[in-house]
Amino acid sequence: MRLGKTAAPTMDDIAIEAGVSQMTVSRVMRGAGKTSREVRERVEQAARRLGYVQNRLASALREEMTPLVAVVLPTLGNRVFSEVLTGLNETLTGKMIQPVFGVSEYSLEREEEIVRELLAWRPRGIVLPGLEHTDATRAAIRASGVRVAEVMDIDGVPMSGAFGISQAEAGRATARYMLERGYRRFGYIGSQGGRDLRAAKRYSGFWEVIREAGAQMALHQVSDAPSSMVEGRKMTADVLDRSDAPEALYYSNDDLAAGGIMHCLSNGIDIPGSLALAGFNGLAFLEALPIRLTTIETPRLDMGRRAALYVTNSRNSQDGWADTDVVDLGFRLVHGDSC
Amino acid sequence: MRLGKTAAPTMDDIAIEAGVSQMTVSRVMRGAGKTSREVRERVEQAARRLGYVQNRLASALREEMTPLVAVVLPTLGNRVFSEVLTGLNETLTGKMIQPVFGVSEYSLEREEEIVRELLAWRPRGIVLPGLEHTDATRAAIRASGVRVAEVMDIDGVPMSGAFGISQAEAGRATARYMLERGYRRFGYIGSQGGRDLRAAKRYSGFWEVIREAGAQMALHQVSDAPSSMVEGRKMTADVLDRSDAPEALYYSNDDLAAGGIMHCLSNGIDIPGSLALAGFNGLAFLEALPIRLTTIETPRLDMGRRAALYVTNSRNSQDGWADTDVVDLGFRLVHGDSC
DNA sequence: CTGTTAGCGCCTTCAT
DNA sequence: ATGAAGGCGCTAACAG
Repeated sequence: MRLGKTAAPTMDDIAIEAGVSQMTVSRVMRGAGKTSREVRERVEQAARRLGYVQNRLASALREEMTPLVAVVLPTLGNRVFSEVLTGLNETLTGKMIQPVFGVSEYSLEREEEIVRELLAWRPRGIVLPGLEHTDATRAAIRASGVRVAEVMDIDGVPMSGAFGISQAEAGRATARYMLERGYRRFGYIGSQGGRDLRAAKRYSGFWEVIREAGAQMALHQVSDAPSSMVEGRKMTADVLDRSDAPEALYYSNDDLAAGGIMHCLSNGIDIPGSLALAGFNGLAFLEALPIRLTTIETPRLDMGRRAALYVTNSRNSQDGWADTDVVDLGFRLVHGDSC
Repeated sequence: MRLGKTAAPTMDDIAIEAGVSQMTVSRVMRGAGKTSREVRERVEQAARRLGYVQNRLASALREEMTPLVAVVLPTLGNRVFSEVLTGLNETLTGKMIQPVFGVSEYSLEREEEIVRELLAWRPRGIVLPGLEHTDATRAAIRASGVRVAEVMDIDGVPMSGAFGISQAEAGRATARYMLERGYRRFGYIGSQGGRDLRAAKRYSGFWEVIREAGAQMALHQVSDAPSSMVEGRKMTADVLDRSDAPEALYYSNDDLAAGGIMHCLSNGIDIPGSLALAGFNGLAFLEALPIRLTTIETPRLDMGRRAALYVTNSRNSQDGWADTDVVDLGFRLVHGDSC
């Protein structure tokens, strides 16, 4: 027996207590190999009596495969990523795998640091937001040999597996829809100071279609703040104050757009008569609003689930990285009352 | 050199490459002990050349203190807990400590399992939501000797450190305020099927004051669904359909209450003339709504930060557990237009 | 300033 | 069905 009072009991302690070898304890605890019923019970009792808890640092160090998956998130302040994380956590938990995460705050440099730190835990896989990363990030991941999944976006070249939607196409679809409804004079409202690369792609797609239709992009306003309803309301108010205010606003996401709706409700501005709005994400709370926002619904839980399965499958991909899978999870344009 | 192509390089590999002992590599990598400038550079170059990444499983196993803190969250679907997690992550990241989390779905039994799994990682501390846990959960934590912090609530007996607010008092404060405004016929709307123990405490406090004032608690409706604006809107609609509809509704949180506001806005129900509402949390998005909800603002980021500092401080608490700290982080009643 | 020795707790491999 | 030996990669504690 050890001396330190708080030192957790080890398999050796149990072995002595149960009068068997440490190896037998290991076998019993994992349910591996053959063990006699009688020995098993003795060991289990001893373990319970001593309050034994496996040390996963030790087992993970010894085994080939670590029961860890690393996850990088741009922020925790946006439901979208909580939902991706929920999907990931759900399916990892089912496989007895622990997620470890880091928050990049939409910075690729920060992401690089985080990736390095997370790789030190020898995860079996890593999940990244988007397809854009620094060369060093890619190099570190390649060198480590862990499986990678990139979520949210499929417009670009993935390192290995990508599970998301075409952000540019989402922007195009929104533009086409708004053009069909007869709007000609558009504005764009975004946030995160352009650091949200997926939002930028949506805007590109949107603008491309608007331009080709010969319609007008009157305004492109991107604040530096994180996206939120409050920010969206404020920005909408500013934009509508201008003499050249557009007749339709495309927002980089639902939170901003919902803020816009709130501004209109508060100020008696007719939607979509005086102002048409469109968002992105298809967050659940939109259904509670007095005016339904036209938006694009994305499968966020699925992105998490698919990514978790992908990095977790033992399907060999060590050599060659030939198995590049791009999975378009698709989106759905939700036709609301806002345009 | 090793053979496996994907096997990550170890300190031994670098040692050979740099022509020094493995111990020297260890010293250089940690910046510990004395190393000559020249050797340091050789080692650092070799490390960079081979793409060395420290193996934290190994270092954590060897050292006394693990750079991990375990966190249990009731759900990721509620901003409140994302914010607590943000506060935690923020301050842990600064100390090079990695959070590992599990989601309990508001179940104490699930929490017990999660705690057991998380303790296997030998974290230096664990953060739990609320003060209610199974005996087994408490026993496992005590036996492990890790530091514990309980967040959100301070109404009860904490295991060691508690960082939160008095939930009952929050309920009382809301009741007092509504009584002052002249309301006499109340209703309560909650969710999570009563599994949210903090919400239950708020309701108790609320009801206590209402009863003592001789006012009426006409209705107590708790749905089984997770809390959301949509659910709040639906429940509010149901409640107002009844012949005995109350004049004022206390919601278990802002999401539900905001749903109530949306119902009223959509149906031309005067707030607070025909219906008064109060929520809880003080979420930022409330400021964007056309009608300001009266609510209680809570310091969620701080709860996370304080908890992180607490479980992370090396201040000895191994023996005796005498250092029970209860920190009331306080709340603020936000006087809106909804009552 | 650098190297050697030992061992963290567990699991793989090979005996028996 | 069980045990003994060895080592995963790293760092503490001593040499030198």
